[in-house]
Amino acid sequence: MDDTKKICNTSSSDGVLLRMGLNDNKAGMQGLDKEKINKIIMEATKGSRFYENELKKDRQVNQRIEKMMQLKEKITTQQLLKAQLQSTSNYHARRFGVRAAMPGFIAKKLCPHLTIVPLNFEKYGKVSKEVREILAEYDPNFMPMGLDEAYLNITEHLEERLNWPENKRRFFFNTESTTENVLFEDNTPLIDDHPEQRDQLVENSVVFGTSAEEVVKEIRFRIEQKTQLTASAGIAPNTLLAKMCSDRNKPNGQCRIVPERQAVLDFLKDLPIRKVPGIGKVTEKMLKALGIVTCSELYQQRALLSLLFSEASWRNFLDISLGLGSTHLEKDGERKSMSTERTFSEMNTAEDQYSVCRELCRDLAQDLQKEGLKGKTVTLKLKNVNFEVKTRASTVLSSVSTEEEIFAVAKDLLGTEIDSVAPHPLRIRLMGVRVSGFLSEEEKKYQQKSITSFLKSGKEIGFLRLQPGKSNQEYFRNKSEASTTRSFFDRKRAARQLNGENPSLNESVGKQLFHDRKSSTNFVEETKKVTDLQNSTNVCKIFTCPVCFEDQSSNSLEELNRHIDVCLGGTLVKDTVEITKNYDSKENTCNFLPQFKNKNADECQKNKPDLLAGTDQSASTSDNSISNSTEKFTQIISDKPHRERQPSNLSDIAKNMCMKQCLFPKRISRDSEDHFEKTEHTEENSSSCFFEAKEDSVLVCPVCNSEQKTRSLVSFNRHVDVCLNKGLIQELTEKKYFPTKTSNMEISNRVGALSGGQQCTNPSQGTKRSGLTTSQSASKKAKSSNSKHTIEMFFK
DNA sequence: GCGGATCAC
DNA sequence: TATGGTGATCCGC
Repeated sequence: MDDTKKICNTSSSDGVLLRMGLNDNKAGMQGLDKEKINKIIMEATKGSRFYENELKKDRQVNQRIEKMMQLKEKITTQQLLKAQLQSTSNYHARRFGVRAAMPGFIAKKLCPHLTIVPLNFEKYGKVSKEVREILAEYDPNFMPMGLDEAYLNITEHLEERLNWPENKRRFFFNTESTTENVLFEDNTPLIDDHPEQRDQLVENSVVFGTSAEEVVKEIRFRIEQKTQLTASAGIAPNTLLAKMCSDRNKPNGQCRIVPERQAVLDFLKDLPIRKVPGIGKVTEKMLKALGIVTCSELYQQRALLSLLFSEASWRNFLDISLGLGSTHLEKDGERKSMSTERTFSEMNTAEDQYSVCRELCRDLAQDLQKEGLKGKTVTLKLKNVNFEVKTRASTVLSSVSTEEEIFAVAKDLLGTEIDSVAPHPLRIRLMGVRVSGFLSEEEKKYQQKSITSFLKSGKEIGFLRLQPGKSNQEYFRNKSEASTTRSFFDRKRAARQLNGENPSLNESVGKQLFHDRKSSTNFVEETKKVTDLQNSTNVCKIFTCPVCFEDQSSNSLEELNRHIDVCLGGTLVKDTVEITKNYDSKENTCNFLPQFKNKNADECQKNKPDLLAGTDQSASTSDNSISNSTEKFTQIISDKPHRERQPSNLSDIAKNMCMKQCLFPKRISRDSEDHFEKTEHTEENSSSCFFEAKEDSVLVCPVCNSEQKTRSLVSFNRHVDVCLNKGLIQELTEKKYFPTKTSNMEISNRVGALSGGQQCTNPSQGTKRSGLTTSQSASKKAKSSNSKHTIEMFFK
C-alpha cells in the first residue's frame, strides 16, 4: 500500500513533467540542466488546454498504476512462487519450442554468429543515396528504418574480408586539397611513381582491420568523409541488442556486445528499461512503481510481472531481460493502413469540417492509388480543442480507394459526431482519415477477375445513368462550390492575406463566410444534404447494378456496393472453382479449396481452442473430409519433419493446407515458404497445444535432451521445469525465488495460470488495459523481424 | 470489428 | 507561441 501511496501522491506537476518534460534518457542529453529546462516548460505551459489534458492523461496512468498495485497487494507468496515456476517454464517451452531435440539450445540462442549493426545517423539524419551505396557494399540487403536508421548484417562481409589485402581496406581523409581528391579517385600510379607522394598518402589515409569493430569504424568513416554525416552504431548478435548498444556511445561512437552470454547479461545488468525500444514513458512509470528500473530487475521480478501483465507483455519483458531479439533482418511486411491528418486552429462549423474531411479523403485517395491499395475500413480521427482524441471507424463490404468512396463513409462518421454534440458545435483542432483492412493479393485477383470477365463479356455499359440535376443542384452550386473548388486551407490562406496576415482574424473570417447560416441543427442537416450531393459528383444519379442491370432505389454508393457484392457472389463462386484446378504447391494456400478458404479460414482460427479440445467445429462446417482435429495435429507434428512429408492424395493435401491456413493464416498469406519449421511465432502459439493432441510421437526435453516417457504435457512441462531450474536459468535467479523445495513443487493448472491476465482483469471502470504493449515490435519493422530468430537460426 | 492507448520515428 | 504526422500494435469490449 505504501507503494501505491507513493505513486498517487506524486504531485501532479511531477507527473506531467514525466509526460511532457525533457527525456534526458536519450543519449546526448545528459549534459543539459534537466531541471531548469523542465521548469521553463512548466511555466510556459501551465494552464493551457494542452497542459490540462496532459494532467488528465497522467491521472489515468496513475489510476492504472493504482489498480495494478492493489492487485499486487493481493498476491500471496504462494502464488508468486507458483508463477515463478510457471512463467519460466512456460516461457521457455514456448519461446524455444520443445518439439525437437536440441541440446544446448538455449545457449545457442544467445550466441548466433551474427553481427547486426544499426547505424543511427545524427545531424540531418537522412540516409541519402550515397550513403545507401556505401551501406550496400557491406550488406546488399541492409534494412533502412525510417530516414535516419539502418540495420546491416555484416556477417558475410566479415568472412570475405578476412582475405582482403590491406589496400582494399585503406581509405583516405577527404581534405580540401584537390590533390587528395585525385588520390582518392585513383591512387595506384602515384604510389608507384612518386614515393614521397605515397608517404603523404599513407599519412592521409587509414587502414581498417578485419574485425567487426573495424568494419563499422570503416563504414562510419566513409560515411562521414562522403556526406559529413556522423553516425553511431552498435554491433551485437541481434537487433534488440544492437539497437540498444548503438545508443550507448552516442553521438558519433560505437559499441559492441560480443556474442557471449555473459557479455549480454553484463550489458543488460544495469541498463535502464527506458532504453529498451518499446518501453515508453508509461510502461517505464508502471514498472518503476513495481521497483523495476533495470533490465536485470525485469528478470528478477518475472513472476510478479507474469501475474500483473498480459502474456504478450511479460513474455516480452522476459525476452528483453535475456537479451533475446531478432537475428535476421526482414523486409517490411505489407502495409496495414494508410492515413492522413491535419492540425489547425479551432474549427467549429460543420461546413468547414466537411470540407476538410473531403480534402483529407482526397489526399488519402491519391496516396492509396499511388500504391494501388483499397481498404474496407475507414477511420475518422478527431481531436477536440481540449486535446481529447476520438476515433470512429466503419467497415464497409466493398473496399474503398477513391475520394468519393472514402468520403462517403467518413462524412457519415463525421455527421454522427457533429450530431452527438448538437446543438453545440463540434470544436476540433485536428481531423484525420485512415483507411485500413486492405485487400489481399488474392482478394484483389478475385475482384479484378470478376470485373474483367464482366467487361469482356460485352456488357460495357456504364452503370451510372446520369440524370439532369433538379432543384437541389442550384442550391449546391451556389452554396458549396467554393468549398469544393477551393480547399478549406486555400480559403483560410486567402482570408489571411485579405486581413493582412493576422492569424487572430481566422475565426471572424470563418464567421463572415457563413454569416447567413441558420440554427445549428438545421445547418447540419443542410450540410449533410450538400455533402450527399457532392458525393454524387454534383449530379443526381440513379445507380444501375452492373451485374443484374436493375436500377437501384438508393442513391448511396454504399448501398449500391452492397447490392453488387450480393450479385457478384455468383461470379465469385465461379472464379474460385476455376482456381481449384490450378493448385500451386508453392503457394501453400488453400485456394484449391475455395469454400474452406473463403468461409472457414477465419472461423478455423477462431475455433482453434475448440479444435484442440476435440469439439471440431470446422469439420462440421465443411465437408472437405476433415476427419477430426486429433488427426490433423498428429499429422503436423509427426516425427518426420513436416517439409519432407508429401501429401499422398488430395485429401491429405486438403488437410495439410487447411490446417496451415487455420493455424498460421497471417504468414501463409504473405510468403511462399514452408512456415512450419521456420516460424517460431507459430510455435509459440501452438506448441503446448501440439502436445496435448500428439499421440504417436515422443517428447524430448529441450534442455537435457532426454526422451520423456510421458505423453502428458503437464508431466512433460514439469520435467522441463526441473531441468530449467537446475540449469541455465538458475544462474540468473536470486536464491529466494528458488528454495530447493520449490523445484519439486507441484505445478498444476499451467495453462489456466498462464492467462494471468484473467487475474488482473479489471472489472470496474477506468482503464481498460490490464496489460501493456511493450513488444519491441511497436514499430512495424522491428516487429516483423522480432519473433522468429531462434528456431530458424538453429536449423540453419 | 471498434475505440482507446502506447510507442517509434 | 502553442504543442506534429504516420503507422503499428495491443487490450478490453
